[in-house]
Amino acid sequence: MSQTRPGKRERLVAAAAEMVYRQGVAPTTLAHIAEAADVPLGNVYYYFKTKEDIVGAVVQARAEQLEATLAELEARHRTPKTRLKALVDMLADRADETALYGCPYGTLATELSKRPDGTNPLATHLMGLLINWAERQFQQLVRRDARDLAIDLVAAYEGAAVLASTLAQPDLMARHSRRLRAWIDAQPGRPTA
Amino acid sequence: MSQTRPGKRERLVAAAAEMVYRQGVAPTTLAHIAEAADVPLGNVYYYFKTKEDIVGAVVQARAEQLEATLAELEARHRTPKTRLKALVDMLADRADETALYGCPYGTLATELSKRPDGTNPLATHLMGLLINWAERQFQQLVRRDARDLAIDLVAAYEGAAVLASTLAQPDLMARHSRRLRAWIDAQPGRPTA
Amino acid sequence: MSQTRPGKRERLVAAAAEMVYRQGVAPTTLAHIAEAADVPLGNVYYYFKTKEDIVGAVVQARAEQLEATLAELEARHRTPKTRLKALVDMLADRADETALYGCPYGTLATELSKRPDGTNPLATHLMGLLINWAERQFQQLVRRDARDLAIDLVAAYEGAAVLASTLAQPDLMARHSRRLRAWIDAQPGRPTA
Amino acid sequence: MSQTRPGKRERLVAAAAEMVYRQGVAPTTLAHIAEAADVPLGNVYYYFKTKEDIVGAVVQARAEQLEATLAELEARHRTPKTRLKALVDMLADRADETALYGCPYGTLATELSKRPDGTNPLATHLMGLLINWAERQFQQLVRRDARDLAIDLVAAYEGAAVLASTLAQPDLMARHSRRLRAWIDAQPGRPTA
DNA sequence: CATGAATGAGGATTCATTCAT
DNA sequence: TATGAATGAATCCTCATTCAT
Repeated sequence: MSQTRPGKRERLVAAAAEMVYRQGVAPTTLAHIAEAADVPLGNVYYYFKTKEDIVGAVVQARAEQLEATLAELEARHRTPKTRLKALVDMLADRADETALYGCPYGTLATELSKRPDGTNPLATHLMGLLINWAERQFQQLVRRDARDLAIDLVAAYEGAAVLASTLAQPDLMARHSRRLRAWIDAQPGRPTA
Repeated sequence: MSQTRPGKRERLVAAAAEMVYRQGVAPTTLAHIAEAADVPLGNVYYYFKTKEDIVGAVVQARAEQLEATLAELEARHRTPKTRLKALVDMLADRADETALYGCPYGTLATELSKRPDGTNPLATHLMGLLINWAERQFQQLVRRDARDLAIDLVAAYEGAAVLASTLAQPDLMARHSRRLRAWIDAQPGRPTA
Repeated sequence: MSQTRPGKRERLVAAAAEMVYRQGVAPTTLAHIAEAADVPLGNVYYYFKTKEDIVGAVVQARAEQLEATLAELEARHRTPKTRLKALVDMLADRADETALYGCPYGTLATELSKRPDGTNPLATHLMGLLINWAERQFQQLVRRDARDLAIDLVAAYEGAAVLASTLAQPDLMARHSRRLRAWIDAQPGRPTA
Repeated sequence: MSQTRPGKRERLVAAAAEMVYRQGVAPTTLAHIAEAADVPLGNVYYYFKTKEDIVGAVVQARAEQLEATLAELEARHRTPKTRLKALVDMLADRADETALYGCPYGTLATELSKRPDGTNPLATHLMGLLINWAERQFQQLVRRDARDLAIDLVAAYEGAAVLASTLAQPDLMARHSRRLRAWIDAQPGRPTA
């Protein structure tokens, strides 16, 4: 209809998310983000009042993207175990990027939790999405310790991502995903359905 | 002869290490470090040419501290399994700090690997110490897959630390350490000694 | 025919006048004014070419309001002395606001006279209204020094307002108004009418 | 000895005071101050953490200057009345500047009291100096209403300054000072000494 | 070696003003 | 006329780094 050239805000968030993933929050400058999004620096402030706001939008974007992904996994696969394995596969598919910059959720959450301001809840929310989703899968396997299993799963992935990026070894992700698949298969629980 | 007042450099590195652990590398300023170490700002440059140098010294300090710790574990405990369990216990003892700032090695290494400059080898070195030590323990258990086991162990810890700090849940570390102890105990290998 | 939605310009000027009174010209932003007047920012420029124009309109509004007030005083009261005392009373009635933000004419005029641009005549005009009116009253008392008396009166009020706001003491206005009333009563002149 | 090229901080404050007097606080930019003081902009922040700090220093400088002036008046003149008249003379001597920029204390205090931050006490302090000094003089005249008389005197001066600058009439100060001198002479009190 | 001070290149943020529709 | 969005020049402020003594 009228208004803004579409996607400007989206482009800013996307650019910010990418740069934050690659270099971290602190070294990412608004001028850089603006340039990457092809938006004049001054205009950035029409969409976001402060840098912190952009960071918040980045976290939210990551969260939504993660939610969408998980929803799709849930729709595409019928049983909890296949879903969990599909998740593991999906994460392993990003091995190359992971070896370069770590887990996009984990490294962001880690940096956020070191901040003095109240950004921590955002970090918690982000990781919570992943854990809660996994937990629901384990619940469908009728496991009493569903939460713990979910945490174990996510922790295993995050740990692998830390090592993959730290050691710069993409292969590490593949081996880990195999191990996790086997572990999932070995779970005793049975689907309720 | 003209001897530098002892500890000055050490104080700087210690202060820097602590601040870097708590806030990350980027938000930590030289002025802040100098103040915390009670060293005049101008004097910092007598000991370190650049901020990057201080960061390097911090990594090295962490590395030496880790090496010393591992050496002591090795000296105090006779069998690989008790050593590995002692390591796990030690890490779990820092649960409260870990829930606040994550793993001192992992978060530092993660931030370093995102840097464009050549700091990455430092990160690799740091995590390598831990992994190599664990690997040697598994080798003494005569395990062919010693390296993989070591990586699994360290990854498990790093993942737990990421979640503990992200979710701000210290307890998570305790549960994880129990799980890891059990896993170590369950390892089939036998010590060569 | 296409008539502007009524009051829009007035709302802008009113909002601007209020904000300028409370915070001063410089710290008052157009965006803020527009928001307070519930007018889209872009639209402001249909009514005023520049911020300076709005300030001019504010001064004019203050001037008109002052003229109206003085006219009413003149209509309501028959003798110069009662008129002058009514003026003093009226100003004293605003003691609370005055203690917070000073005299709405004086502080505005003061800020304007510091500006490099040619806003100064506006300031002169504003204060002139008050002085001229008082002067006319004293002229009706057949005082040769009517102008000086008028200036003394207005100066006394402005000075009181400066102190009231600076010291944050509303009471100061009341005491001063009593003093001025007495001074007016003590004036020797007699009305010509 | 060593250290800074002397007076740098003083030069900054002096430049700031002058510019603040001429244009007001808000329009005075740190870059301008720095330039006027011949100090690199970045260096300003070595002496003052924020712009507000500089403003604070300006107020304090004005306060100290006022205190010194008053102390000198007190030393040079023996009786309260001659002191008060000397004060009035001194203020009238600045008629030309006053007609351009108003009273250096009053306009500053007025602008400060409009600020939302806690700068108001500074304004109160500044005007308090003048009032308290005058009050002490009237006390020596054994006047019960010394405080009120002091306030009347200062208010009279501030009001005159407002009009002089607003109307751009330096002469106004001279006439007012004559009036005030006469008023002081007419005071009934007798010095205790 | 020590140190307070200096420097200047950014970096975040604001805001009057303009533009496209 | 109306309006959301755009623009870019300032402004305040930070900080690694250097310098003079």
